Amino acid sequence: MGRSPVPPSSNESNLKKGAWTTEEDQQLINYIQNHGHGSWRSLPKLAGLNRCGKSCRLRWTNYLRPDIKRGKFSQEEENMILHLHSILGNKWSTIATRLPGRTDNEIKNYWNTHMKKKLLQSGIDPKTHQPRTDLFSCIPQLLVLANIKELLEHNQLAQNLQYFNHFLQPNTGLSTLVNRTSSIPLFQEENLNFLSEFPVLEDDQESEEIRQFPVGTSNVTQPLHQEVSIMNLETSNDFKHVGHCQGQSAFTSDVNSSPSISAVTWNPIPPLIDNTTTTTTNNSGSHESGSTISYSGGDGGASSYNWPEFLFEDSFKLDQALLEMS
DNA sequence: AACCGTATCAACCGCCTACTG
DNA sequence: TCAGTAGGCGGTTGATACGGT
Repeated sequence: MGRSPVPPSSNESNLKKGAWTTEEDQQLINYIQNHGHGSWRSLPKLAGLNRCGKSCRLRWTNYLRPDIKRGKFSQEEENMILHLHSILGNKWSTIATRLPGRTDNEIKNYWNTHMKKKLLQSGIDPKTHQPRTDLFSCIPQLLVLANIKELLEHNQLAQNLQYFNHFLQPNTGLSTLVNRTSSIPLFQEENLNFLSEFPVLEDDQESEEIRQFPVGTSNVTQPLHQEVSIMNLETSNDFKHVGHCQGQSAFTSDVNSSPSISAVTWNPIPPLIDNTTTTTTNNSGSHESGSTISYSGGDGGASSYNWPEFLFEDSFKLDQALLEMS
């Protein structure tokens, strides 16, 4: 398919490559403003440029065109790129048509240097836009499990886990949820056999330590070897602070589509980097509009990163379901 | 000040597709 | 139908900027 690459002629091999000078830019601008670009192949000769037509076209479309927007991408543009990429994949030119003033090259660069990284850090595969399932993405979970095991061995969280185990007993809210969801590998009872050696406490046997455990404080960026706030499970209102849940389905073109709760994967361990400062429910349990996650960028101060609403819909629905059950 | 590692992005390369004769 | 061509696209590279030590 397609033509095979044409070897450069002696003339073409003498053509200049690399960065454009301001003089060359001005020559190209002047020519196109006066004559239009016409045939790109013949343009360089007509414009007096020692460049190939392809290079001229690229310089014009990606840099010199007067309608190009410069500067940082706005939040709306980021959201649009994320959404379109989830539908179109790496169709940069198609994505660029929906972002006036932005070139495909610019969007591609922005994706590769900023957005891809952020998705990876939040445990989302930038290709599929779904939670990562490869071994590396499981490392945080494995580390936390190792941490739990270590804590168990030192008997520091024994009582907390007793309480946690209680939650998994039949007819408790969490066990009901477990039965209703299809993919909860870390919460399934067979994976929690190590808990069974602890007797189940009665409700009124909660330790003072459990009662006094601070609820609602969330700081998942702390090192994984610090304590895991399992006791935040104490109330359903705070359930969301312990882990995160993500939709199984790929994003659809319909931003407003709402996957059912059966499509939700509950992941008890927070993402590797997730400075979740968002509050999706207020004290009365009602949903607040707008979902903002702030990420501490590696390149300086914390940068606020707003994700589209549909990224949080499953989480929101799970919160609601838990409220209903409680 | 010098060095080094990382991030950024303009530019290039090779391939593909649409068009034309 | 086919071969040649131009334009376009996505992946990759490399020069430069920047920040940390």
